[in-house]
Amino acid sequence: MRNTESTKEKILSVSAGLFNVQGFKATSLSDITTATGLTKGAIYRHFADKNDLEEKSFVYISLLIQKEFSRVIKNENNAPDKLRAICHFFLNYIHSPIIQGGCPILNAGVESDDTKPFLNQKVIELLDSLQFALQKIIQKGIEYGQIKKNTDPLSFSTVFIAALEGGVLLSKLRKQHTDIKRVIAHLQLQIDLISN
Amino acid sequence: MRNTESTKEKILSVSAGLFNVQGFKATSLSDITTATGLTKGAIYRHFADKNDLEEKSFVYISLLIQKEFSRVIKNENNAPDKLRAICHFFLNYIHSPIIQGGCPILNAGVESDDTKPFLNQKVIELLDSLQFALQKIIQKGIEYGQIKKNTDPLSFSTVFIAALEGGVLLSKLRKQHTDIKRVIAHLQLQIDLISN
DNA sequence: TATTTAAGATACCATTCGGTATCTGTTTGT
DNA sequence: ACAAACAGATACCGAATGGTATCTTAAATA
Repeated sequence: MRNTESTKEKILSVSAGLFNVQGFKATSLSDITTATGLTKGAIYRHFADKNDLEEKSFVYISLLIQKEFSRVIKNENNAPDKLRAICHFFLNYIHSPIIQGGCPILNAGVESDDTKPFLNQKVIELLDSLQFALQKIIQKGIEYGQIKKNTDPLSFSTVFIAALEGGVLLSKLRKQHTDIKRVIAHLQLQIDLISN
Repeated sequence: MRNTESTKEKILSVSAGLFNVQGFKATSLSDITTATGLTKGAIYRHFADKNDLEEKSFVYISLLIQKEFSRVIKNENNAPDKLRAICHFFLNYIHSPIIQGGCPILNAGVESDDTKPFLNQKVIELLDSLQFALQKIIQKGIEYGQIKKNTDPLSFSTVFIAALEGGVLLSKLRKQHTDIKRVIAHLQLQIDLISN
C-alpha cells in the first residue's frame, strides 16, 4: 500500500498551514485537496470529518511549537536568559515561522471560542503548557537566587504572554515588526527588573 | 414607507453582534435574517453584498467604541487618571460590553488580515485611533508635568494596548476574568512608574 | 505469482451558500 | 383619493459546501 503515515502527515501539515492563514471555517475541503494534490477520498480515509481534521491539525502544530519552545528554553542555563530566549523565540518567529499566518494560539483561539469548543480546548491546553513552562522558569529562578523573591510567577507569566500575543496581533494587523519589537523591548526591561 | 434608518440600524447592530461572536465567514445571511426577523430582500435593499454589510457593521461598532472611549477619557482631567480610566474601561467591558463576543479589534483583526483586506483596513483605522488617543494623553501629560519626561508615548501606548488585547485574549480563552485583571494590575503599576 | 488488503480516485448526494428578479404592500405627495 | 415611490417578502438561481458509496490500483503476504 501507499505509505499511510507520510500522507497523513502531509495532510496534517498542509491543512494546518491553510487553517492558520485563512481560518478553519474559511478553509474548504477543496482548498485542502488542491493544496495536497490528494482527493476527498484520501482525506476522509484518515480523518472522520472536517472537525476531526481541524482538531488533529491544531494538535499537530501544537506539538511542533511545544518542541521548539522547550528546545529554546533548555539551551540557556539560568532563568533570566531563558526568559530572554523566549523573547528571541518570538522575534525569530517573524523571519522563520514554524507555521505561516502568525501565532496559532491567537488565530485558533479567536475563531474557536464561540463556535468550536473541541478546538478551543486544545488551544487552552497549548496556552496552559506554555504558561506553565514560564512559571516553572520563574520559580526555579527564585529558588536558585537568579530572580528576585518577591516576583509572582503567575502574574509575571500572564503579563508576559499577554503582551507577546498582543504584540503579535498589532504587528500582524499593521504588517510590520515595529510593534512586536517594542513589546519585546519592554519585556526585556521587565526581565532585568526582576533579575538579581 | 417603513422607517429606512431604523431598520438599517437594526440590521447593522444585530449583524455586528453576530459577526463579533461567530465571526464574519461563519455568520451566514440566513443567520442574520432569522436574528433580525427580516428577509434577504430587506437586507440586500440596504447593503450591496455581504462584504458591504460586514464592513458597515464593523464601522458601526467602531464608532460606538470610539465614542465611549473618548467619553471615558474626557471624564478625567490629568494624564495618569485618564490612563487608569482606560484600564477601568476594559474592566467594565467584562460586565457590560458594548458588543458581545469580546474586543472587535481582536476578533475582526485576526479574521480579516489574510482574507478580507477591506475589513482589515477598518480594523487598522480603529486601532490607530485608539493608540493615537493614548499617545496624545501621554504627550499632554508630559507637557503639563504629570508624566515623566523620559516616557516614550509611542512605545508606552504600544505596550499598553498590546498587553490589554493579549489579556482580553487570555481571559476569553479561559473564560475567566483573572488574566485581564492581572494584566491591568501590571499596567496600573506602569502608570504609577511614569507619573510624577 | 496469485490473493488479499487497504490507500486513494471518482462520481455522486443533499444542503446551504450568497445573490437576484419579481411581486406585494405600505407610505407619502399631490 | 389616487398614483408614484420604495421598503420588504417571496421564490428562485447557480455554485460551493461537507460528506459518502463505490470503484480502482498499488503494496504486502502467502
